[in-house]
Amino acid sequence: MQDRYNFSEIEKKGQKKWDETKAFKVVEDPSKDKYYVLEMFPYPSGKLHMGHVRNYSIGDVVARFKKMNGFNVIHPMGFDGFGLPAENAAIKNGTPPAEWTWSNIHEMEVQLKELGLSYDWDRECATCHPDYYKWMQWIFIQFYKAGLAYKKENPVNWCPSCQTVLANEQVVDGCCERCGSPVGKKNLSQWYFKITDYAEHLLENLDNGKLDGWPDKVKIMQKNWIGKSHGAEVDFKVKDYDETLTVFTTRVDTIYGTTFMVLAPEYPSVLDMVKGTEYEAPAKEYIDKCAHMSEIDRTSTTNEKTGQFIGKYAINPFTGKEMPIFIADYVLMGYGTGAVMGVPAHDQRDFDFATKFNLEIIPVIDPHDPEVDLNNLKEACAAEGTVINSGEFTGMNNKDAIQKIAEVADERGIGRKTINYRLRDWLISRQRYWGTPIPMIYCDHCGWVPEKEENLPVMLPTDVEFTGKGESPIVTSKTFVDTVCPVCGQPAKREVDTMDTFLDSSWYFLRYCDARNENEVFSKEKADYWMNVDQYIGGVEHAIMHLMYARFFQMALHDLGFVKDDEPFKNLLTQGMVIKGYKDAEGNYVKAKMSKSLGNVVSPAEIIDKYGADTARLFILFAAPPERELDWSDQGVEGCFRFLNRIWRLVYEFTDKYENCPGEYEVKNKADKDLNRVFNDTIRRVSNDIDERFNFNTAISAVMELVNELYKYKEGDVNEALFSTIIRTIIILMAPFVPHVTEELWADLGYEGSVHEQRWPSYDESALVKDEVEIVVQINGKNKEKINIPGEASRDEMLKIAEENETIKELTADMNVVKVIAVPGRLINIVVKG
RNA sequence: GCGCCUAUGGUGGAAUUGGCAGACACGCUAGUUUUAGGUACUAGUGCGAGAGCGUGGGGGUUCAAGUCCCUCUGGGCGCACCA
Repeated sequence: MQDRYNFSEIEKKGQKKWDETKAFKVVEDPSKDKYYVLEMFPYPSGKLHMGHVRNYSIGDVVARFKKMNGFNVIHPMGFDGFGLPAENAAIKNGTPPAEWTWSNIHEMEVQLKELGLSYDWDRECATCHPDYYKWMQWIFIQFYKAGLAYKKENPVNWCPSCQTVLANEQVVDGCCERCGSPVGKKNLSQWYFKITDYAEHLLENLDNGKLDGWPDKVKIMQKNWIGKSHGAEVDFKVKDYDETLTVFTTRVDTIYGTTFMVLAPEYPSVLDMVKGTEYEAPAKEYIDKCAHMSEIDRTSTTNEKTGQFIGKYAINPFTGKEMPIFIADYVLMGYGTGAVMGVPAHDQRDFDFATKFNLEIIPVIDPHDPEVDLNNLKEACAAEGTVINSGEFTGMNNKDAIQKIAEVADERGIGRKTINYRLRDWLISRQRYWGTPIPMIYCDHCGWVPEKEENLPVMLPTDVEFTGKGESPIVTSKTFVDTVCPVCGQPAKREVDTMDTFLDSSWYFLRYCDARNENEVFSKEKADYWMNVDQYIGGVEHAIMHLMYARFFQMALHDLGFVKDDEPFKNLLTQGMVIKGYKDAEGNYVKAKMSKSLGNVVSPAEIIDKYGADTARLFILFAAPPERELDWSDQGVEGCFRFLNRIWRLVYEFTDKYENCPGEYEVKNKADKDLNRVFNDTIRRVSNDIDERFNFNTAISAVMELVNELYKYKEGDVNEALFSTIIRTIIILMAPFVPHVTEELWADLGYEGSVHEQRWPSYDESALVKDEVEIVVQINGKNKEKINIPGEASRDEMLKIAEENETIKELTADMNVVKVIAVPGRLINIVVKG
């Protein structure tokens, strides 16, 4: 054994061994319980960052720990290979996206291996590989056949910089989620997935216990995103015009207070209604203005309302009252019906609009609040109360009125109760090259038809030009577009759009179950064995998009009979960000996300170089619990490196001085007994901390404490069998965290095989009992004295010892003892008076 | 604006069920050893001279509160003209 901890040599050796022996290859084994550990696969940018290291280190601990506990562990890794950066690289340097991506993937494979992660590399998938996207296309076709995919012309979010459309979820603060450019609107015919069909199912599973292993935060975010709201629709006839306008409202109790109606500028019949009237020109102008506004302008929070009267009046079906109809951009075509009844007295937006256009304000709910003057409202009053000015409903509680008015509307055929969702269908077409081609063909005779399944994959063409301008590069291909109709055999044209890359990542966990299957997307038998994912780990930034899309895929595939469960991920861990403090211009210490512009980036490669992968992993797991932010500290890293050296020296000294005799040992004296207790307690703590709490930081600190104890112990008489057993166990306990150094020490101690194939140790409950425990005696809750009592003393025995204590006697001498509380093994609290 | 999370020494954090606040680590101080130096080892380290005081501020429940309840403040995240 070397006297120095030579991490770089050891790590290379370990990785070589695991690679050659395929140490982490798994196959289905029905005799064993399976465990599926999954970390979100990376986009192959070419370089791992600390966030990856954290994500994958957490997963690796879980995978190795579960394996040592006898589970058949599947722990796969792959790459989310499609996406815009590859195309940008092509535009910039002329490197074909495939070449750029594959070279990055190979680089990252090396980096992942350098971290010593226990992946079954035989299951590796890259979404940009034809063997993968073939099945992506196959799934698309199944969805299409099931009516879950459709094409529709719609105004869509358009990113002028990426030259492509964006899903609703990909617009952040009115800007492109990827590049940050302001998003505009464009009318395009695009493919959609009917995720709204699953709105209720997606919502229901958030609450029915299936996702108990998910953080509440993520569930709440998804719930808000789906945005279910109960309300009613009411039909308004247009005066002197053959049209019925249906509004959606959650406050049908305020219908008697309606004084105007507002339609979204894109509302289909607006142009017909103004045709040939004096309102045609101004209405068109207003619509045009809205169409050219970017998302950011349109949703800007300067609440100045705009709108345009269209010269028509709607008739309130309850009151018969005629109300002017406006178009205004604060009404959204995509939510509800695109038509809103204006109730200025009880809705702030309507109030602002009415104030601006000088419209009538009729209060219809009395909140019984002395501070609200209903006849002179300064702002809308959204409070609950009694219904007034509302005909037959006057006097009702407004909550009851919501129900009653909807029922009456239904009876009279002028309305109905409905449910609305904020969630919209998923726009999946992208006008880009580097993605999965949508396997659809347009035939003049047959319309849109899917490519024949036996012709999959529809390969991405390589004869394309990357100019960064105009349409998708695919249209420059001379070989791609023209084809024949799979139905009638006539000349036809292929869809040139590719799929949103979020589709690729919505089912990769299923493909891992049977990654090399050439005949099926995956075998149902294998997927049924491995699924669902027992532990999924990744960044919280995927809380909505990726995690909801993946759930939708699983549900759809479940309904189509391909998978057994309707949820893919049983437990979810969202790890915190890795941040690093830096000095700002004024010299203040500021915490911030690692970023190039701030110059506070620490690269995994430099840490691995200097201290090794084991130290990097240990620090990242020790510095904070996984869900929290992790503040990078170079000194902290050094501390972890020191700890590994401390273990190394312990073993080195031991092999030099003592005999290696693990197994049965005899507890000979008090020092042995104390050490044995700490030892067994460490096994208990580490096991609990990993398994039940994922608190790796405290698991590691428990081992640190044991190591500190050993350092003290070895200064006295050493019980070689006990010492030997403890050293052996420490190596095993640390193996999931620092796989290389433990593997080396395992061999240095003369043990056979791999430390990673050892059974996780169990502890001896009886060894945990203390002969003597120190308890606190409090008087009126204040600590006054510490006394030692036998470990198994009963309540009464404990009280007796306390009563005999001189200090306590003195302190309670002239006092009237009201009550005594005794918690065995912890404390005594004497409550006194006077 | 609405919703959620969070606040503990000089720093990262610990305290699993309400029961000794500050485990473990970093940093710092002193010492020992070796050395050219780093390293390693030992001791100390919440504040306060002290009685005491201490988990963002204020209030409450309890024998007992970092932990439960109310309220305010700071920080973070999500959604945001969703009718």
